[in-house]
Amino acid sequence: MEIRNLSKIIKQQRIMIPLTLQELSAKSGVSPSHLGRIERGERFPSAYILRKIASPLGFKENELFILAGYLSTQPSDITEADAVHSGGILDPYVAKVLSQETVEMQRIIVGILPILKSIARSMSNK
Amino acid sequence: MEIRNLSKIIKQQRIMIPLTLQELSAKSGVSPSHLGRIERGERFPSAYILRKIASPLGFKENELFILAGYLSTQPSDITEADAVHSGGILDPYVAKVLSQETVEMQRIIVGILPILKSIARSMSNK
DNA sequence: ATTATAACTTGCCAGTTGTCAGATGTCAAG
DNA sequence: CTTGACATCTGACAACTGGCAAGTTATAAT
Repeated sequence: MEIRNLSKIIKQQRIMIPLTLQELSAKSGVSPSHLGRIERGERFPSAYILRKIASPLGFKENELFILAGYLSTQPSDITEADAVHSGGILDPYVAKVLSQETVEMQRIIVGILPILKSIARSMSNK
Repeated sequence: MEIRNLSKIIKQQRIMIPLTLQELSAKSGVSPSHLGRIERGERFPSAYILRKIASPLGFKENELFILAGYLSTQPSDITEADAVHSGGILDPYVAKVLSQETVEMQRIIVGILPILKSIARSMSNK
């Protein structure tokens, strides 16, 4: 039901600006024929296409993604602060040291946790 | 260059949790074979798929979208926590996992870092 | 009316995605 | 060594996306 709307909203917005399909095509780099099909619901725009047409139509990227059902209505960012609220405390010193590493490295380090726990389990089970 | 990373990050995260392809498949509703191909870079995940696997992997939705290049970098503001750690970001998932451990355990985990680096150095000095 | 031109539509096809079913690899138990 | 059970990979296929080129339908101007 949101999806039917998407095509209408895109068309409405284009007409209102106003732009022709060719003009929108020129600004977005998406072929006019494809844009036309999207507007009349014959094709569903991929994320790639949505990203291209968002700005020329005056949308924020997120808005179109939500309308398309690619993102849920609330971004619901889990920030570090939120994480702390939902669980225990994150030691500031620990946070500082870790934040100086790449995210990849951070994950590797944290990945050691389940390993340690698994070892602990097998030791106590004996 | 971000795109090569995506497959690696997804695999890393799955292994780290840890989950098998089948388990992730069960939680996300994406076929195991497809997940496997995504992880080894043979297929590129659509937005539809990213949305499905984000939560089971502990990612916020837009995080994966950004990594996939479907969204440009955060339009939203920088968190105060990030500002404090002048320099790097602390991955939210990492923060969440760590904050559920005791501070003592957090410090132990971070303490492993210099050890690993020392080992890595001696390996590259070959 | 008749061209001319701009706007949109349709036919077709190459390239991808995601699924199912079956093959392959792996490892512990008998 | 063989069996059974997992986990992962491969082959084949239907469905879909998006572009190009040719077709149709307005809209204007003479």
